[in-house]
Amino acid sequence: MSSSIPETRRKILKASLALLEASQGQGVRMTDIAKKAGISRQALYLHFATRAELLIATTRYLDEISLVDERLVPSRTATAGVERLESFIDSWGGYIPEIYGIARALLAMRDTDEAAAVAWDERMQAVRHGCRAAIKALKKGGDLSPDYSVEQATDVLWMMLSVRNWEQLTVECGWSQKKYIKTIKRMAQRILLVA
Amino acid sequence: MSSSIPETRRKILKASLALLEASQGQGVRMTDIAKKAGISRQALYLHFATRAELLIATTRYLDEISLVDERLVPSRTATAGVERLESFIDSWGGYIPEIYGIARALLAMRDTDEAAAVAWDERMQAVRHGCRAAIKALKKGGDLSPDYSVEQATDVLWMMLSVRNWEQLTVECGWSQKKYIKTIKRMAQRILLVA
DNA sequence: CGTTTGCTTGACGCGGTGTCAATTGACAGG
DNA sequence: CCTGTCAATTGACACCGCGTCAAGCAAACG
Repeated sequence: MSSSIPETRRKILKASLALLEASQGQGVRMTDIAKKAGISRQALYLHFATRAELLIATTRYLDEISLVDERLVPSRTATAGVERLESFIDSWGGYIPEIYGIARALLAMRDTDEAAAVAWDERMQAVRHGCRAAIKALKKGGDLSPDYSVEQATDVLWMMLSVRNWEQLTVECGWSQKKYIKTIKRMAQRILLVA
Repeated sequence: MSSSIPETRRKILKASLALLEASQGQGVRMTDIAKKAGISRQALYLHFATRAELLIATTRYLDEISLVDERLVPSRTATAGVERLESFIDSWGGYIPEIYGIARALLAMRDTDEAAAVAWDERMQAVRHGCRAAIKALKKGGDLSPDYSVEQATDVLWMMLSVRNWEQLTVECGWSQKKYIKTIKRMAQRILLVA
């Protein structure tokens, strides 16, 4: 599978991913990645023009090996709106811890690197679309609170499910992943569902 | 008032604050601050050992001139729990746009500089204490949902009121400040109040 | 056999932070 | 008036991390 990625490039991505996960995305330099991949620092630049480009490629690589799309299937095939909302929160919420390292690195570059900002925003827009679909399903089933338009409800759900919020609750407040999922689900329901 | 701060130091803080606000905390270098303050870059280091230290001092300076404490008085003197919650959201939520520039700069340093991380965390703990007090007032009035312990409810409210969430809703989703406040209030009530 | 391809080594430039040394100018006190 | 001292200045420099460049080397391929 996907042997289309040349050997060395693959090694680099693997090393990059490993380091970003291990260090939670902090202080990973080009030098470190090269060392871990077992090649010279300069060889990195034969495959990726800039650090930002490498980070972006790393996220795509992670997507590929962790099969994001497949994970969202249950959410898309869920019948009832409320069920679908829960399923979406399960899928995305469960995915966050896996992408956290690379997400943080990308997020940090967002301030300084245009390409990184675009890459991050694209990914977040994808999540937003998921939120939107879930909200629309709610609305269709008559479950969406009349307090919100679809757009507004989407923004709210999107905010709830942000990586930063996951970070705050789990990393800073020490919540378990289970507690995080459970509470976010309850919050989403209380906020979004018709009374 | 507070003429205790020496002349030059004051000029530096003022310049720093102005630049951070103007640029939303992005790409403000020591050189820029020095130029704006009308002194040499090196003179900056006569007053602040590091960039992090200067940023931290700038936040304290901002606190001082914007009278944070006074603003929280209505929240503390509010009688009913629900009223107090609303008042707290008004105060803190209204303060965020003013600190946003410096907050972003500090938040960016958080990843690399220990002192900046501590400074930021201290400030956020202060907000958390405010959340906690509001939650306790709710509980006392019997308005807090039985779904949450005081700690858990505090974490939730704290998350809702994070600078990152404000950023996402206003800057990224384009919400007005008014809409932000209104929606956060409604969300907080639906989540936290007894059904 | 040569050429191309992928990688290596080593050096260098750039931007930004932080440091150091020598100098200047003002102001205060004996 | 001389002498300190203090705040600020100028100019040079080191460090770190990213990105670039040139030359060389070794294996693969026609």
